[in-house]
Amino acid sequence: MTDTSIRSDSRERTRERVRESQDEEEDLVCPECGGNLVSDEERAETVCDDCGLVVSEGEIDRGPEWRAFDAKEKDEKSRVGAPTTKMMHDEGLSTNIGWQDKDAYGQALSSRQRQKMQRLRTWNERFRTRDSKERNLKQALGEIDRMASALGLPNNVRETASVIYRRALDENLLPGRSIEGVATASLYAAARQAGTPRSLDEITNVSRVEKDEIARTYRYVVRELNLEIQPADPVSYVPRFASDLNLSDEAERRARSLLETAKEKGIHSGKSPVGLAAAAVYAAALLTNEKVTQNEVSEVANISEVTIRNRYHELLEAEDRIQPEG
DNA sequence: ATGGTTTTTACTGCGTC
DNA sequence: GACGCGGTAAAAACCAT
Repeated sequence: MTDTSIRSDSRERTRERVRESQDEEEDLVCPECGGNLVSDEERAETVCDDCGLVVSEGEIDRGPEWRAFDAKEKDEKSRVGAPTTKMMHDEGLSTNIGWQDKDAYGQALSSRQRQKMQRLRTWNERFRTRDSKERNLKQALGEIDRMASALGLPNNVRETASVIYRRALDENLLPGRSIEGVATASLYAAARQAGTPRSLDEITNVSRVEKDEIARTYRYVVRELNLEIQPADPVSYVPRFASDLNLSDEAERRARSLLETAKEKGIHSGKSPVGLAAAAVYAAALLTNEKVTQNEVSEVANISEVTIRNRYHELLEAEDRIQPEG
């Protein structure tokens, strides 16, 4: 390689001269009309100012920007390494540090050197895991996006979910847990935080992970990240149920107020928010004379009819006690 | 693991269309 | 008779301890 590289240096030099003069944009004249040549950097062209002749276009100098006069100098100045390969996730660009404490000639390293190499291995490993985190993140974010659109969740929820996932990743919560599990848990948490909760069942439907695992992972993530997530507000389910059942705005309004008074009376404690919301929607439909069966409500809310019955009695009772005139 | 609470399942009876 | 509704008991699920 020494011969060719030295020989090519002369070419290199002339090319560089040309480039220098072009860069400075001086003393260049159009071969056709003798007008000024202007370089259009945006299009990588050199054009004549007067006649519009394109002297050169798409020119990219692929040579090195430095000159070397012998092989040693070339080695020193060259900053490129081994060819890349698609067979490795990082195209073979990440650093590998051998585990033997030997130098390039097979000699054993001094203890001082050994310690140094050990430290380097440690750090190299840290950077490598950072890389792997990036890949995890990419997959997880794709998964979050998929599930979010399946559930019709807005963008801000997706972003919140991404943030949660990132934090989980940073806190090393991933080992021992599946990416998809944590991604799902993040989305579940984000949806609740954003006030547009989806029930665990709904989440499970679009996730590739079992319900149990989601619940477990969710609890874990919430605990480890100290996420503050209040029990879901029943009211936040109302709009969705109401629209799924084609109820009037009036009914929806009454459902809300029903839940409000229930809240004041402290009826809802330990009861499932979904059940409460479903019961409120059902009760509101009754009050506004809109036909909805318990069965229909139980369908859209994924709650049993029995629960609806129990809850909506309590709701109406609470309402009556505050406003005896119904 | 356990016990207490809530939800679900399954079944029944009643009234209406 | 099918359907909507209410109630009940037992099973299952959930949650904190």
